[in-house]
Amino acid sequence: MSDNDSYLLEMPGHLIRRLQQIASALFLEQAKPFDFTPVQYAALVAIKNNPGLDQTALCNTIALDRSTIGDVVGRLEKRGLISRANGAADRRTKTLHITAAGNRMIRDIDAAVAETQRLILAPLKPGERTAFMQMLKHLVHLNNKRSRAPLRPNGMRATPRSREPAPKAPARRR
Amino acid sequence: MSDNDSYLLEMPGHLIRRLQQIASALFLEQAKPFDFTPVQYAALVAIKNNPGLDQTALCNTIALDRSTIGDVVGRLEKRGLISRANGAADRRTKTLHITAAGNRMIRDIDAAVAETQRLILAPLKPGERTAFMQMLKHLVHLNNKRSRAPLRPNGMRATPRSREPAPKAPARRR
DNA sequence: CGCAATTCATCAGCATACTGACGATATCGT
DNA sequence: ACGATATCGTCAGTATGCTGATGAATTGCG
Repeated sequence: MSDNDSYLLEMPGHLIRRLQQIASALFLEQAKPFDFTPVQYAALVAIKNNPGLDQTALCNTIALDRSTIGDVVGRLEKRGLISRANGAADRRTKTLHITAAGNRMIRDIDAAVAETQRLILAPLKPGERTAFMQMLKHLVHLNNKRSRAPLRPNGMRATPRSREPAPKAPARRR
Repeated sequence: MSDNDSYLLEMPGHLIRRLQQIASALFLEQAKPFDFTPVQYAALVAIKNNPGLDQTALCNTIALDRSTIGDVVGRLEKRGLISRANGAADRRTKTLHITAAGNRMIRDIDAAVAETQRLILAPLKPGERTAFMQMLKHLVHLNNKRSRAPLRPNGMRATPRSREPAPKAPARRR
């Protein structure tokens, strides 16, 4: 490895990619007995917290692309952790509900998830951890709309019930 | 989105996944005219800095799994940015070299890459940026061996030329 | 030298992720 | 009510990224 590489290896983008690799690997390792991924966990918890939400709303909650969520909830459904039903009010949607097995999964995997979060930040001194999390939140929230799947708080429904002049929710015309 | 979601949304693992999404989206946006990805950029720069290295060495340099690098260098080769040749000393290996077109690509895309790095950290105050990068480096380096593709500095070659008692490089026996 | 162990590149399989497009459905403005 | 427009879930295509396995080649050690 050449010394010139240090320029590359210290770029924010590269380090962020590495940290994501590491965080993901730690989760997979801790959650090994449950055969569960970070995204599946996020989706399952969001469905538990928001019973009956549809897939697009789920995407807005955990910041995932709409075209990706289909596979994820498909896997959760196949394992019996959630149920999927056609929306009553809007027949385009699929509404999602957690099952008893899903609730058990969340309860059983809890310790592994907590341990994962601890391990990720373990190399930092306690005081640094808070500062790091603050900056992380700041970076994510302020850069939110940069990604295709920005996190959309409640009011910003893509199909607004209100009369706002077409919220500038990503006009996905390309 | 339920208030209960904030617990999920503030987990280190989740925020790191989001930040990686954002950083990647920013890169793709800035590098749009070049149709280039962060990983392709990292690979190309590493090959430029280390002419003749083989694919596994490249993986160790930019921290990518060996089973992933084949596709990446394949795409670079198809575009004429690098050349791939059978290793002379070790006929199992493929040695990698950058081409004139590859050098042009690195030069042309430089401003877009720099702008990407600037945008990622833009929401932070200047003083915070340094602190964040310090902690980021710290987290990545200390957690390095946690991922399947840990970054391996020069001396730790998987096939050591030296006589060290079998470096504890991840004994990948499963 | 000779053989067990290791490493190289690659493969199939799986999971995440985004772009751009589609038919079905819903909503908005008139 | 009705047409323009937007959204929902999905799909094909592409790219990253990991696990576990394989055949070919190399190395370590006796």
